Amino acid sequence: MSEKQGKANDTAKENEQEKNPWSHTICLPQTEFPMRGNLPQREPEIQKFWEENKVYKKILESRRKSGAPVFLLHDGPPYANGNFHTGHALNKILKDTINKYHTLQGKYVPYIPGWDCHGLPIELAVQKKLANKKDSSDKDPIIIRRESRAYATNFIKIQAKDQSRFGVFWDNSEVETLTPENQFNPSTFYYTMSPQYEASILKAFRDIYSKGHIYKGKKPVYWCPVTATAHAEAEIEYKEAVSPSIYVAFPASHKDLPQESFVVIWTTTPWTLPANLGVSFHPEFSYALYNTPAGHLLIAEGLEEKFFAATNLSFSAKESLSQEQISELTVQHPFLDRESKVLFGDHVTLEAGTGIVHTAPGHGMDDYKVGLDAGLEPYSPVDHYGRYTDEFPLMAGMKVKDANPKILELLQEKGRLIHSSEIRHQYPHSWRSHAPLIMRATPQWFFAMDGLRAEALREAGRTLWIPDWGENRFKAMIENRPDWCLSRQRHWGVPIPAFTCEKCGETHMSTHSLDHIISLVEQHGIEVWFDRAASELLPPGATCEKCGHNQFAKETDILDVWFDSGVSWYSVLKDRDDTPIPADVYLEGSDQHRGWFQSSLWPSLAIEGKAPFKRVITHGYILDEKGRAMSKSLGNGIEPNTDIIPKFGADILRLWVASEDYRTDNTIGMDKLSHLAESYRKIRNTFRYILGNLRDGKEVETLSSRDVTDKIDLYFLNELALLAEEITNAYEKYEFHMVYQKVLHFCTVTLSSQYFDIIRDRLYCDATPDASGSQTAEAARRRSSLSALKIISDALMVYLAPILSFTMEEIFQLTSNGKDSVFSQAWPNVSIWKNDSLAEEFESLWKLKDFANRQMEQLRKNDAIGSSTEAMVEISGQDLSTFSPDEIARAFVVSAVVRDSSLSPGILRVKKAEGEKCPRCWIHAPLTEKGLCPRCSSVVTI
RNA sequence: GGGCCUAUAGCUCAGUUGGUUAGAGCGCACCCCUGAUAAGGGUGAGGUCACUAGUUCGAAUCUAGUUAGGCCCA
Repeated sequence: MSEKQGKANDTAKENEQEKNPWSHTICLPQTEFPMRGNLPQREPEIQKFWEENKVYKKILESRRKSGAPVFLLHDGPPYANGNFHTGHALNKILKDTINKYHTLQGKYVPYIPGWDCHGLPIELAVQKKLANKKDSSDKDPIIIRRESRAYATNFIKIQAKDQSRFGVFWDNSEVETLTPENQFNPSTFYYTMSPQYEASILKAFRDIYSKGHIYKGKKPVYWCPVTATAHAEAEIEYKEAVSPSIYVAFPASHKDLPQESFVVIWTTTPWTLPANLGVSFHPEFSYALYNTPAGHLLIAEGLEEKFFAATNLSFSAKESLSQEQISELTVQHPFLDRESKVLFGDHVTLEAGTGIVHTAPGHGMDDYKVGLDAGLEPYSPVDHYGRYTDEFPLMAGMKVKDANPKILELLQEKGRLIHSSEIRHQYPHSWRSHAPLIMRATPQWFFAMDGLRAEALREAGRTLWIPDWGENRFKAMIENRPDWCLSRQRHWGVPIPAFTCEKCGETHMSTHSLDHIISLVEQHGIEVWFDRAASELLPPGATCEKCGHNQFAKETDILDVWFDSGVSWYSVLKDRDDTPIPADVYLEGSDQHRGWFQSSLWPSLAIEGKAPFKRVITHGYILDEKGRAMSKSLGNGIEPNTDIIPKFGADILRLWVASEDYRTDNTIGMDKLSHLAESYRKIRNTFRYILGNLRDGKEVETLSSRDVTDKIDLYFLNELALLAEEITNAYEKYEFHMVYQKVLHFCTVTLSSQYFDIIRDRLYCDATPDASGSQTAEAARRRSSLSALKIISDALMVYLAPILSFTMEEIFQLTSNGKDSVFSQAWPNVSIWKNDSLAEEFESLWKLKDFANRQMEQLRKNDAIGSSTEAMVEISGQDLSTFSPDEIARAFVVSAVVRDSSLSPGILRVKKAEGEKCPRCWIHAPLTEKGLCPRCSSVVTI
């Protein structure tokens, strides 16, 4: 991949040779592998190599043919509405690292990345874009859907490029042909708006429906009475508004209570009182009955002062009520002939009001939830345009925004109004019409949880959670999650294919009708639902079960987008013959404990009766260098595409991913990346040194592992075996930061500082084999080290490939000269080099070397020596008895070691070396008539 | 406000069931080498284990609380 470095090096070398006449007789490192990675330029070439040679695809095919075991990491689809951020990079690189490790373990590892395409954020972005046009196309569902599809398609392609640039292994050839006009059913990736996927969303819905887990209920949503549409959270803006602030008395009776006793509530929405079905108390507050001119009033004691100040009332006596007494109260609606149920809930606070909350389950989320537990209906006698329905005959047809004064009058009349004033507060408004919103219960489709909850807990217990606390968090979430509301009152998504009888209003849905629609969607895509009339979507002869009528209207809600991605196991894995269910791994951010992991689990439980995953791995969030969340307003974000890859390259980003413990939150910043780049260079230079000595592999073509005979080489191969054990174990446990720690330590300390320093002399200066191939003992010593270096670099290259993919491929290409890839290699087994006794033998050697180094440092301070070869060491007769003095001298990188029986064991003495500096190898020794040391004299044959 | 998580040298991480002076790499300082050279080697300085109070003969490790930050809810 590179050839332009050679010349500068050559001239530099010629100059050196002039300085020292012996330089040309020694064997210096030579390599095409540059010291600096220059990754931003080089990586795209390597990516091109992978793509042009179809490396991923070929490995996959050969593994398929050989019947290799499958490892499946199922991709959670990112949302197709922007560039990839660092969080995406973390997620995708982690997945890729895992996949590559298992590929190198010889498995069949298909990676089918996905994209999530429907949903509100895209629809809102499209509407915003369309809003500038005056033709009100932003309100045309057909245009919205068309534009949304184009929008998502665009970002799929952008993110696909980002993903490939990160070095992620997948087949990206197919995605390039995707356009808004060319929507097809891909085999190398998935997207939730493909015709096949949209149809299988409906199939999954049908399967769950047919098993009885889907029902129609009511739930409050933010509703705009002006446009008669539901609003999502994102479409709400809070503005200051003036509302009535009233205290209302609900007649209460109990055997222990006097006549004229009242429960008092406070509300700012009097118009919701006709829908009142309950009064909520806090289960831990203390409540008391106060004797006042307005009657005996029950409020929370904690609000006594505030209440009497606000209402200008005073009390003559008070009496506490127990929680038990409260639960026995019978409470009447203030103006309707109806009981108001006593409820308890944590949503009751002492911040304002009376500590008792007016509860209308059809008009508020808290009210809905507490009502759900108590079995109350989400009652809301208000129509699409915010008018009371006939259910509240007194004011039927009146708009609720005009109703507040009327309700006040009514309360006054009945003597139920304790006090009335006004309040200025933040109130939700529509971002489109700017009108105040109301909450209103509408009919919606639900996925019932209760029938599956026990199974969900069982499956969660069977799943392996990384980190392990994920299990508790997940279980706590599924234990108390309410039924899943599947309906969304939006346009961009898969419709809920339900009908209403035009005559009697009965809902019409059956597996038969669902099957019919599914087959239409498979043929024509999802637009068929919107394009055709109800009669064209129903199977022939469909009639209303209730009244027998045959005219229907389509319902207009779409499915929650979480349902789309939640059935990816169904739509993607089930459809293929090479992807098992459950998948081995689901891996996403920890926010998905509530999101995708759950939306995947529930449908899978309903349809298959088991979880779609064996392991769930979560990573934390990415924070800036100060540990704060990245946000546009803080301006503290950094992006992979613009900030990281152009400056450092993808391998540095990958190294960052590997270096951090992803299970916690992680920080990133330019300083940190610069540090990582330093570590990268350490690793890179370690390889460079090996490659230089191996002459990019040419030097060792005739070598085999049998050539490793020297003790020192065997010792470092044992070190390699220990490392291999540790990092293989770390990969298996998905602890990549341990791989990083161990490998960096191995490169900088074990190899660079220890091993290379020791063998430098023999690599450079020992004899090379003569022309006939025969060799001296010294030549054999050199070959031993070269063979060991080859074994080390071959192994390390593969061990690091899942992390530093680009760099390891670069090295592999340089040394193999083939079309093959480093990723088609097998995980090297180096366990044969394990040697405990040798390791033990060397332990005392390193201890004494430390001792010698400290003494040498003293000599250096005194200007007695410079390099360690200017020193010699005297050791006791007993120390290191299994090593020869020469072996010890080489290991200490000093010129000589002499045994002195007068020294005590463990004590050594460092002195200036005797003899003269050999001009060839720089070791101090008595020189021969050639002017060289004995070893060099024998090597050089002039 | 609730549930869960995180906090060990400037940075990234170790620290097994509580047990001697809390470890490693990077970075930093100083020195050496100049045949890995925008490299390499040696030595060394850095920590009240976020804080507080407990349990214990003994706590980075166990308990409770506090602070800061994060995720999910409300």
